[in-house]
Amino acid sequence: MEKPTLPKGTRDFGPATMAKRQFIFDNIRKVFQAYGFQPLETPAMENLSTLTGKYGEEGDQLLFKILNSGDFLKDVDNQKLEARNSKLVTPAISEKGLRYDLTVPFARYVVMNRHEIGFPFKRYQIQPVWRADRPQKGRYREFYQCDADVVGTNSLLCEAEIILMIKEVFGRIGINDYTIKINHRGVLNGIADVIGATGNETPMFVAIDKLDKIGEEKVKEELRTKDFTEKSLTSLFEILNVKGSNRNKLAFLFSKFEGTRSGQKGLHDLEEVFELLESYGTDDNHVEFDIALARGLSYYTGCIFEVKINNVSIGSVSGGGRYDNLTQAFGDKENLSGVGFSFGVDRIYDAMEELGLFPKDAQISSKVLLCHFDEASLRYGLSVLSKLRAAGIASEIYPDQAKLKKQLDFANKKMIPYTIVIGSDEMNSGVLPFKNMGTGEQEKLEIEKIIERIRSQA
RNA sequence: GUGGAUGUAGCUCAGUUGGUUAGAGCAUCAGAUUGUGAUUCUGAGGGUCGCGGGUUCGAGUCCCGUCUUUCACCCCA
Repeated sequence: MEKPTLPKGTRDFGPATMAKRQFIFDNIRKVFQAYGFQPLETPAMENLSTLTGKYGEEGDQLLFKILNSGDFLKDVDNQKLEARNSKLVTPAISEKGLRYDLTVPFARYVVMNRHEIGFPFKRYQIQPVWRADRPQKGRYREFYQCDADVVGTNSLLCEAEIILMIKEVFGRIGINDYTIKINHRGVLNGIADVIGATGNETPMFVAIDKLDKIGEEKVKEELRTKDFTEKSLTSLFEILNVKGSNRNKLAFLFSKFEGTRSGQKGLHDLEEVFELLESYGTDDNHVEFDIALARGLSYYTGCIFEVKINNVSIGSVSGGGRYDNLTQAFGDKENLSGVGFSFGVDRIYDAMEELGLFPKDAQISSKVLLCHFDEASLRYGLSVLSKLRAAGIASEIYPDQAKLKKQLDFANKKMIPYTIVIGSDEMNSGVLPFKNMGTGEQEKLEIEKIIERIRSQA
């Protein structure tokens, strides 16, 4: 008999892990709802036609494809089969795939349900996504995203509120040392214009995004192989090396971007986002205008975000941005603008674990375990159990006849904080030994008193 | 997709230039203790050394393949 294993890059989550994960999920959900977002769920699988072409060529390769049902090879063209080229055969044998993110299924949903959606439409979605990637630290093949998107408005309030929500979620779960990086596609295009790299943007974006990781020299090296001139590299780094406050960077770039329309647009957007934050009564703490931030899916057109937790070896834990043309990909005639972002719970979990930020009492368990000596005391215990549960106190009774030691060990293992041992004395008197497993103290009380005691501590 | 590391008890890991019956801690179970655990003591169970092949008188140890996990690159939450 072979030992069972899990598919590469997937994990089980036991009770201890789930308690911590739910702590994160609960807080994200509360914040999303507090900002007026409504829940949405979409199927794990989508038609491949909805998924392909939305994430670039790399993304298409990372899609998990689902084999058609039935005798899926029967009608496949012989020539295609003999060519032994999977790209030719795939469309014939697979028409469904697992979702790669939540944004594209959301756009599909919006296009399909336009008649009943009121705009601007704000939805949140917390579901797993799948990527056929090679797993490594902080990277899984199945992981959860928590998306909040607004579609149908160009207002930069949305961008500002994204920053507010990130701050609020991190505040709630106890992460204090983090950076929200913000940039704008227009700024990136502006840079390309100014240094004379128009039409050659993509290699530039890919290279400068790695700046803080590999350094200036390596970025230059990479760009030289892409035929960037020394002159363009000099003016590029004149821009990228601007230091100082967000305001200073904006002012510097305004002077640089006088001739570029998209650059000016980007700067004005960013400026307004910072001003809005002030009107909300907050500041740009944790927020950094990062001119080199170029990461993000190909469909972003406006502001782009990325959040990093400082001093951990985990990549970004959240990202997002504005996309103007997403619904057009599904044949939408109108130009619906959307903006959204996503928390990566699995990475947030890894980071919090690394930093030791989880509260100790995150375990989900019963408050009370009832112990007993025989059939009669077990029966008596059931009535006590019902009273505890009716009072809203999570509780359970040891289901088998067992030595008291075993029953108390069980309580310890499950981190149940209180026990009540029931025997013939207790059945006669109705006075029960209420024991605190942490301190070892025990008090003889009637059940009503015990309930009061537990409630007063919760 | 490219390159490196890894795999020994349920868990974390020892295991010498290849040499007899593969060890420890933790965990589990039983007892010391007929109604009070988490600290103590005693004992017990638990392994096709990832899988397949090869070299050798002999392989946990060396070689090849394969799978797993993991790290980096590409890309990304």
